[in-house]
Amino acid sequence: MTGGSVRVTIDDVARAAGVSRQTVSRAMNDKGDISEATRRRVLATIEELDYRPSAFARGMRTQRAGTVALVLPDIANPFFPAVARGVFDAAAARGLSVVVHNTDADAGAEAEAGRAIVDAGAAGAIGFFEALDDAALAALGRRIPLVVADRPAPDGAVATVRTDFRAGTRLACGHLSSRGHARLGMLDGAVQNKPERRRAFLEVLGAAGQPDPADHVVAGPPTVAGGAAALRHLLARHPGVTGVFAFNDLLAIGAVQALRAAGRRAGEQIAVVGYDDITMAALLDPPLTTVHTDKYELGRTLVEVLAHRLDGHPAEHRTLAPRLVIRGSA
Amino acid sequence: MTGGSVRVTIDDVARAAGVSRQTVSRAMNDKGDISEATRRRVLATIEELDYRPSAFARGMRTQRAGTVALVLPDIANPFFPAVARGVFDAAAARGLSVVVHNTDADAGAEAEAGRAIVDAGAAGAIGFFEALDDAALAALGRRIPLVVADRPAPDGAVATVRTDFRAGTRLACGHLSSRGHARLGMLDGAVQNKPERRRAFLEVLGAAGQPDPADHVVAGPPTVAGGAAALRHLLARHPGVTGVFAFNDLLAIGAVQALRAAGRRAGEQIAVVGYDDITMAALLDPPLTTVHTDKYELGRTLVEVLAHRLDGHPAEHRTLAPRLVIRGSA
DNA sequence: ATGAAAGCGCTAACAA
DNA sequence: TTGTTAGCGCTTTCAT
Repeated sequence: MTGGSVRVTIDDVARAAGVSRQTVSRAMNDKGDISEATRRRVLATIEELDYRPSAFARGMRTQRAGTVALVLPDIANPFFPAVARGVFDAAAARGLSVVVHNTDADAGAEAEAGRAIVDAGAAGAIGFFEALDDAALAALGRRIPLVVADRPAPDGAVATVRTDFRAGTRLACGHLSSRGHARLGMLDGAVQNKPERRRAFLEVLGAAGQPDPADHVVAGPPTVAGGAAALRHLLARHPGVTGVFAFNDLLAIGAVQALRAAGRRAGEQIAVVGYDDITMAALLDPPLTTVHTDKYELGRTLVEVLAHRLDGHPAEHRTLAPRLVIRGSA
Repeated sequence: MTGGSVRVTIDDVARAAGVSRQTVSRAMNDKGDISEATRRRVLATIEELDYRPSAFARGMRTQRAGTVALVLPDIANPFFPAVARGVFDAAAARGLSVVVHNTDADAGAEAEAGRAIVDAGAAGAIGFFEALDDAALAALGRRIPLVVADRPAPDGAVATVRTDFRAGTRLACGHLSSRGHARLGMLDGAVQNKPERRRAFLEVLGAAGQPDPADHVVAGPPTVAGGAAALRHLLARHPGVTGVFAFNDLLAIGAVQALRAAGRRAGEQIAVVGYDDITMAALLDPPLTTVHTDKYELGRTLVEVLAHRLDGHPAEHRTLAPRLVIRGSA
């Protein structure tokens, strides 16, 4: 009780416990070569003095902070908060803090985020990179343990967690076909490095014998406004389309709205299937039929895979299975 | 080009520029006592070697990282991503990284977040604290520059940014009255430390002469499900209520759904006004009449106020004005 | 205007 | 099993 608000250091603990500071370090970091009795005593002293190790000093030695980075294009896009929630919970459970970098899917911002992450000495990074190329991603993966989401691995050292887009797309298109829609169109998000959904769509349509599938894809920004515009373009070009598959729910919602504005109703004259199953999807009228991906689980898994990597395991590659949720719009 | 991936340190720069390392430090930190010529030369060398100062080493000296913390109850609640977006953008513009702590409005989690923030040596913190009491908040504010959102200042050292709930509530209730709704009820969020909306509601109703206003408030968790349940309770207790004001849009949406399930339609038999104007509000059917608060601007302002504090200015207190957005539900 | 010395708090390597 | 020695890269005195 000598007062003052000076920091309690490892030396204070060592002195109070009657050991060297190395022993304190061993006790708190669960290193071996320490007797159980000493360990207990030191831990008790730490508790008593309310000692908190300096993250800076520790980082200086280890070159690794207790922090992981989360890179995403736009936290305001409803898909990402759900994922982020899973990331936060899983990270907190492991005593890791999460630094979020918002990039707007801009290549410069993604690169800058990578630099900031490395400079900050983050223990690892989780990223939804949409603009950076594989070479840049591989380079980042060499400087720091990295897990990329929803994208093929650019490199053996980079782990991945993906949702099975092909399966999801087949689910969506299969459903539309089974409901009797012979002519399908796709509203694609103008998102680089994400060709899977479009490819799967073309594949399914090709197999089903629909003529000229590629001409039935319209790309636009993956937003509500983008979806409305894309739907108008699609129908202007191909008035016979009655089944619409959207890259994500935001686009699908825009499509439903554009239909309503044109006096048509999704689920009746024309069917719309979204992707992601964001919270909003179930609350709309008509509620949106969509491919559900477990976003919270995706976030959790990203952290789990990163944690394995931090523990020295090789890069894993996991895939999450989507499922179709049939509601009113298709 | 001697190779290796060893870190470029301040000494490397000093050597290359032919100066001492404090001169390098002076140059990069814009301290005085350095000739313009030297400064330029050092900066050029820094550029050339792609030198990035170690955050750890710097933090060790200064006890301050280039990181700010953002504490919020639930990133998956649509209000917060919109605010977070403003925080991220404003922080990035100032070269600050943002560490996000999700608390679920739990007192233990909020306290733990505070501890983690201090331990990490964050430069400052921005928080939506819903469970922590004023004493704990004031204590945190003494250890680190702190800005609290949507809550009265617990202490002279703590800055605040708030939306004017009283004004918003008056707007909402005034609108309901002007539409001829004589009997109003409120769906309150069961959120500690947020009595303003309820208080303003009681005040307005008291002034308008409605009997027993307090009995017309039903509290529940601020979610869609909570809103549906609260609405059923409210109408069971007071079947004569025709105007409903909700603590937030999630509650309001739940209320609209409960009405639909009961064969009634918001905006016709009964009016519902929400609060926040989350993205979803405009997309629903009927679209939600709600009190709009500029969430992005709130985030931006929180960072601005924190930045002023970091620059040594006294704690500020700002208020953002809400406005009513009239749509179909009321 | 510049440089030399000191030390922030911790952990890795080695010695005892 | 424990302690000692060194030093991570930076900024802050203080001297020049």
